[in-house]
Amino acid sequence: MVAQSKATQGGESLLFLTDEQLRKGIEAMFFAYRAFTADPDRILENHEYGRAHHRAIHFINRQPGLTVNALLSTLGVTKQSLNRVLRTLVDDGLVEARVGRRDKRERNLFLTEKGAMLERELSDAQRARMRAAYRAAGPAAVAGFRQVLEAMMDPDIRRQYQAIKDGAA
Amino acid sequence: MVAQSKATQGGESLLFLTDEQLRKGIEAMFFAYRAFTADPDRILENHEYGRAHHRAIHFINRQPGLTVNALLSTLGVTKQSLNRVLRTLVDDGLVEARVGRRDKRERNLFLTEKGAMLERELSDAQRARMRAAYRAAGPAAVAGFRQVLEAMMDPDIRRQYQAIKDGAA
DNA sequence: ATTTTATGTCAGCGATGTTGACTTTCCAAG
DNA sequence: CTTGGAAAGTCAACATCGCTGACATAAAAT
Repeated sequence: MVAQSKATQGGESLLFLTDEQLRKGIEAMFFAYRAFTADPDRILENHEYGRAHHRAIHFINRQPGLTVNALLSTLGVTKQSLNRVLRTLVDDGLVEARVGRRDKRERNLFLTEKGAMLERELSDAQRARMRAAYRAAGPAAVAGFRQVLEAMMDPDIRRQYQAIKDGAA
Repeated sequence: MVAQSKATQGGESLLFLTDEQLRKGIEAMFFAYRAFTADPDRILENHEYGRAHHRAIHFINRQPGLTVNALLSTLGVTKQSLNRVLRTLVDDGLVEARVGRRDKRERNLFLTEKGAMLERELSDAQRARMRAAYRAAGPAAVAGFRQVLEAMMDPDIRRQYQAIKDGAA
């Protein structure tokens, strides 16, 4: 039996890798991720959209003008799967797909005003929860949180994640 | 609502709550969770099971003898949804559902030897990634990681999560 | 001129979530 | 003892969102 709750500071750098500690981390990821998606999910219900629509909207908002292929590889789904989602968003007037200037095969994706409104509604809810968690845990905990999450990612994805700098507004 | 511009700066304890910082945290959750589930998902493919089976197996292993109702509320799904998964696990001989001793309406769930084998295979893979991330980030980061995740959970779930003590083998 | 790339689309399948309705079993309270 | 309700199981229908495979079109690249 390992006592840990409040005592993971200091120098016990050998204790924290027990299977029980790892199990706690695994369950923390499960429960926290469910909470993390709960608020947007509630909003999306009213709009007849799902989590996949949210993800597409998020990344189009982050990088306006990105191509379908780029979005595809960021989301890690097939083009058929993304296309189903993207089509409804375009049809409903939330996303605009402009033919590429240089390469006319490409489609550059942008949020319309309507799309940007939904994006704000979704990310406001998600940020509110994240902000509350950050405040409750404090700056040092936040740094550790990000470090562990980054270390958990696959290397290619981590590079993609880090490529978009923090101030990239 | 909108950006907490740098006007609200005063010390570095306020800086970390900009919308950009929060967005990074949100994306870190998304990418890390995908990595987190990737290894078990690969294993499950070979067994014709899905992520839902993994979750059921995990929690039955953690609390042998727990009832269907308890598992239901831990997983946060409907009994119909869980039942479909549970039935295949029982039929395939991975899970045993014993009639409750005190209350015969209840079913106490246990992993069989075969079920325990799959559980080990799955959790070994997941723990390996978690262990690597913990090692890379260091003990202080791990503490912060857990703190933020716990703060993100809904209060009821957090209590449920914390109720199972670290040494609960 | 041919090949490759980017995108879109159709069809079908599988896992996993949902609601609603109904049954059986059995504990517990009137 | 009877009755109400809790625990569990089941059937049907549906939605989202992954997947594969096949095929079409346009445009860039060779």
